[in-house]
Amino acid sequence: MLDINFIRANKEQVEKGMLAKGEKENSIVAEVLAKDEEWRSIVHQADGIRSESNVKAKQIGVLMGQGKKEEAQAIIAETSSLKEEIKTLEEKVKVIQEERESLLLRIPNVPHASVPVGASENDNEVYSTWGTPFKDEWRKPHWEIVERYGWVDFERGVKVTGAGFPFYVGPVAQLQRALINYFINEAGSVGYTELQAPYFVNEDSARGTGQIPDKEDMMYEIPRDGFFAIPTAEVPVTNFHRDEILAEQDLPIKYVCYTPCWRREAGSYGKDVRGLNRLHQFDKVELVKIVKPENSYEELESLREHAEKLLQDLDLPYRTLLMCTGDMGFTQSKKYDIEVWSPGQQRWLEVSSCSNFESFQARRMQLRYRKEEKNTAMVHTLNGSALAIPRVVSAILEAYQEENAKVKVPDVLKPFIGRDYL
RNA sequence: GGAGAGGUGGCUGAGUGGCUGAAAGCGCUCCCCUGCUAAGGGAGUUUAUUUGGAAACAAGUAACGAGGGUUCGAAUCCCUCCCUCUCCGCCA
Repeated sequence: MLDINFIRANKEQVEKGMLAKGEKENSIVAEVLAKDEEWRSIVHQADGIRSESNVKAKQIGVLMGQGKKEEAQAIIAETSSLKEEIKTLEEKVKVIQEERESLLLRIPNVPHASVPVGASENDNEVYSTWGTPFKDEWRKPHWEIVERYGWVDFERGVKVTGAGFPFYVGPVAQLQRALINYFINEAGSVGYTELQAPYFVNEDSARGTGQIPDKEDMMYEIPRDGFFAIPTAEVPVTNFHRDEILAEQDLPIKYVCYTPCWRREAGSYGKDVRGLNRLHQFDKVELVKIVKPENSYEELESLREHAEKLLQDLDLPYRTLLMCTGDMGFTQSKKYDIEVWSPGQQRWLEVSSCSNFESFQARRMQLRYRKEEKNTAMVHTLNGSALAIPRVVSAILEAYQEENAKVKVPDVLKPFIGRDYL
């Protein structure tokens, strides 16, 4: 959610940003400003009448105390019309405020000046590449490798739950656990505090990070208890400090959190969902940063660099994309995607997405920090995957397989797995 | 799941209808005094929002778990929900 005052002061920028993000039209910006005018004028009116009524109530109190009942009665008679006016205005305020709020929630975050303008994924900029995408005729896609050894059991996953909920068996289960541990350790070594988070959140939390009202279709719901299964650890972790005022000296706050992630992924098909490419449940290690506004773009770079380093250490070629305005999402102001090279499929797989939300999430969550002595200001929030596990597993299986079909263990994972081959 | 007790400011904790946005204490900030230290004195110390103002600030409104109700007036009375604690039951 953007600040209404920011919108008022930067109307054109917000309107331009909306179109750049691929919204069909932007009249909503003018609408919300008009609604805000209306809201303010009615609030002003209502406050004035309340003030009058408060004064009278006090007078009545004093008169009653002095035993002057008749005089008090006279004033009480005067208040009845005020009471009605207040009630009418309050109802109006409530309605208008809700309308203003829902308009405000539909305005996307403004892209940062450094973000390339574009309409679709074709307009994303290749920010950097590391390593060389390689091709060998004998390399198999990961689904053939796991099938040969029985390392991932898709069929029984379907039986037990449904498509997209596989079992991992033996070495691949071990490999995933090793990756999780490795990623958490790496984050811990550069100052991220490890968090274990709830896997279900309530509606307020889903709203806080922007999954509601925009993307509820991506989440599994437990309506009986009013819960949502988390689509990413970003949701519980960013909401950890919701409605708080943090001390300036505590910033930046950095968390690393491993969780499974649940996504309905309605409408996916074809090669995108083959094997481990797209699942309804997958494991991910997530990084979340809560920072001072003036640092947030530096913090975004260091977040990206941290995620990239993990792939370098695994010796997996990757490329980093700077997402264009049209492909970066509603809540982000700048976003990088990191894609690992999948040599068995001859394609790039997204394994991380590092975003700066500026104060967009913070405002929705009322997450502030105390500046200097008095003032409070919204923090900036960022997050990034470091990394999504199954796609890294795909890349490892495909890149570390040998012609004899054996799969080597990456050096950095050997301490966790304890042998040279899976 | 059953029974009972509670939810007040950064913390502890008063407050059962009116002058209480909230006593008192602790903590914190600033000032004064004492050569340091200890002790003492004074002032300040929630948040959101509206109006005015360049700002400092001033004034108004709202908020005592959340939402609704009663009343001229609610932290205080009533209803619903949420949460915490104690006991019982169940349980990894």
